[in-house]
Amino acid sequence: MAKTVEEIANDLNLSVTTVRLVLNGNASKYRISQNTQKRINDYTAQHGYVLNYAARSLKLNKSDVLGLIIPRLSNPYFSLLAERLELTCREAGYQLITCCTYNDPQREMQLVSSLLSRNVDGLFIAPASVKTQEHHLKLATKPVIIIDRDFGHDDVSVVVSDNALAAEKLTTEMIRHDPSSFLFLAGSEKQPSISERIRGYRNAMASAGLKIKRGSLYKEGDDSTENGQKMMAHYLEKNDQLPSSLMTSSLPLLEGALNVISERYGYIPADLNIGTFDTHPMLRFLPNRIWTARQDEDAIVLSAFRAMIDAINGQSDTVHNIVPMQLIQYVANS
Amino acid sequence: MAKTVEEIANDLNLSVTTVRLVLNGNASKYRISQNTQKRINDYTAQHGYVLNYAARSLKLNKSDVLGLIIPRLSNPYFSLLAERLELTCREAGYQLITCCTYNDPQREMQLVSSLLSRNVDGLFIAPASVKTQEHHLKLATKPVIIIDRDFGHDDVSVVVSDNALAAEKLTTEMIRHDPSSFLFLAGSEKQPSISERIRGYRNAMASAGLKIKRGSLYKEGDDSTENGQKMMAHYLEKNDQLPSSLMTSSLPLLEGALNVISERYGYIPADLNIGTFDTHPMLRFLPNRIWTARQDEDAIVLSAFRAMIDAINGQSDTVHNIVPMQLIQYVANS
DNA sequence: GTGAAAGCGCTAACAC
DNA sequence: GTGTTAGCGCTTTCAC
Repeated sequence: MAKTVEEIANDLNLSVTTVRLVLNGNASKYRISQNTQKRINDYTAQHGYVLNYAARSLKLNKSDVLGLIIPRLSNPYFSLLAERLELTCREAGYQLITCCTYNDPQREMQLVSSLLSRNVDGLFIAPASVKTQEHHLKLATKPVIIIDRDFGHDDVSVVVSDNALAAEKLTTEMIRHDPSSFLFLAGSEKQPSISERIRGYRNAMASAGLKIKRGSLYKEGDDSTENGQKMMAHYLEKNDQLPSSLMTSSLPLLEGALNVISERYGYIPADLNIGTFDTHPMLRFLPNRIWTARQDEDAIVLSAFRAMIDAINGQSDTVHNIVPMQLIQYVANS
Repeated sequence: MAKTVEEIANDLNLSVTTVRLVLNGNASKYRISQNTQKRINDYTAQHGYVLNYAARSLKLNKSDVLGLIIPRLSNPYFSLLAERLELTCREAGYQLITCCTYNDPQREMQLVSSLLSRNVDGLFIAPASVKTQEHHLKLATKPVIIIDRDFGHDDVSVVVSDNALAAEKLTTEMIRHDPSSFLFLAGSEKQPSISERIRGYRNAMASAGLKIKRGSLYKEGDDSTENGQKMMAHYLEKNDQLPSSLMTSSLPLLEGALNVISERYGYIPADLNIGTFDTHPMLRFLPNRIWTARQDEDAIVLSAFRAMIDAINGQSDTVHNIVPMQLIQYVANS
């Protein structure tokens, strides 16, 4: 089935050059005769021809493949991001390969090596730590664009959301609605977008003249459902009742927290105010008042992809792009 | 940076064979001298070596890459499936490339060609229609495993859930709880897993001696949020009130329907019984009584992957695997 | 308008 | 224990 250029040339008594010229659409440019063109087209119509990218890639030392390395696809923010990025890449003739680290630095490094040896033309990475990021930058012979978390290196291109500002606005809105008691469950501060969100939270509380009570700000572990469960369970051990406002630094953490709450109470108390980041279609169906700071996936994808293309083309001034988030409120007027 | 085997061999005054033997861990097998091994290992430790997969793939006519073609990643069922499949593939030494069709048959066919020319060793596909499936099978020179939808060809391996049975059980449970009025929003019957679900629904209604009222069973369009909105809006135009039980054939349809309901009423009436397929962590937090027939992603992935490996190894008896679903109920005891 | 040939980096078969 | 070599399918340069 899969004929090669040479086979076609032999079968048709032509040279590979001639065949390639028409296969690549340069027939008219090099004035290949109509007859020859027709013979070739007829042949491929009948026998089919698929370009062998391995050979092309070997010769040209580029693969038209880009890699995306993220924590998990089951985080709706990342699955949306992956979807959009794949589309954008495809439209520009690139194939995207998406891989998940499951928050495992070891796996993250393996993935980078693996994709590199697969000859990707560039990598988008949401790195687990400064250390892994440095590892990647040292290893990579191709452009790397860091997304989602800014570890403050300026020798690499970074695209992130304006986490601190968004967190501040989010918190301010929630305080305005009900300042009585807050609980903020966050992942580890070592993850810069988290620490930024915590910073924004602190700013807002300070501006409002509110103290952050002991045991009302958790910042440990990763961005997983399990960790959300753990932190919420711990809070409920120490406290008799729920806070009036619950904030989480990510959707998985919120899921975990709500898991524990709904198990404890049998349902989610509708008067619990909820604040979080990113969104999922289901979120707005909760009876609660919900604020969420939504990252602009489209803008992030666009910015990151442009940075990538520029880097591939050698305009490798590193880019530091901070994309504004949007504050959304869901209210059920029951 | 990226040294080739030949460069290493030259620099060390060895032959490529010798270098390869130790690089591939066959040193002891061929009794390469300790000294030579050390020299090579030291060299690569210092200069690094990354296998060039393009060259390997060209030579061996295999890439250790598998392709997954699905409608969308933003459907939580598929993002979970993709996550699991990627893990399984990686553990077996395969790289997975996941692509989305956005329910566009044209794009689906392009994707197949594109992945084929990237020399994937096999394809997992959830095809849009019989036609596209036939197209793929004709084109593909590598194994194809069909997932999620069974168009009834027995010359291809298929792994699907037991949609009809699960739908029947689901409906029966919902009838038992409240038989008063049903609305079932489904995608197009041309999609076999949907038609199976409708069949199960019909069976259950018949067994319970219930008639399916005119305008209470929608089966048109695709499996998208937008389509769910459209169908629900249409229903509310024709009917003054909500049904007592709402079923949808997929999560995106449910999201769409709930969108319309929450816009119309300002909230989701808690006494609306909901039945659907697949699940999302957020689902259980709705105040409603919810039944869902959950597909067993792990079992599906395992079965599909095994079928793939068998096919790659030439044991190409086609497999027809039907994986049982699990019925889950979420109840808020408010 | 068309053709010939080198070479990308790897593997496998065969030498010695 | 180690070395030589052909060739996978493509692109590019040069030739006629």
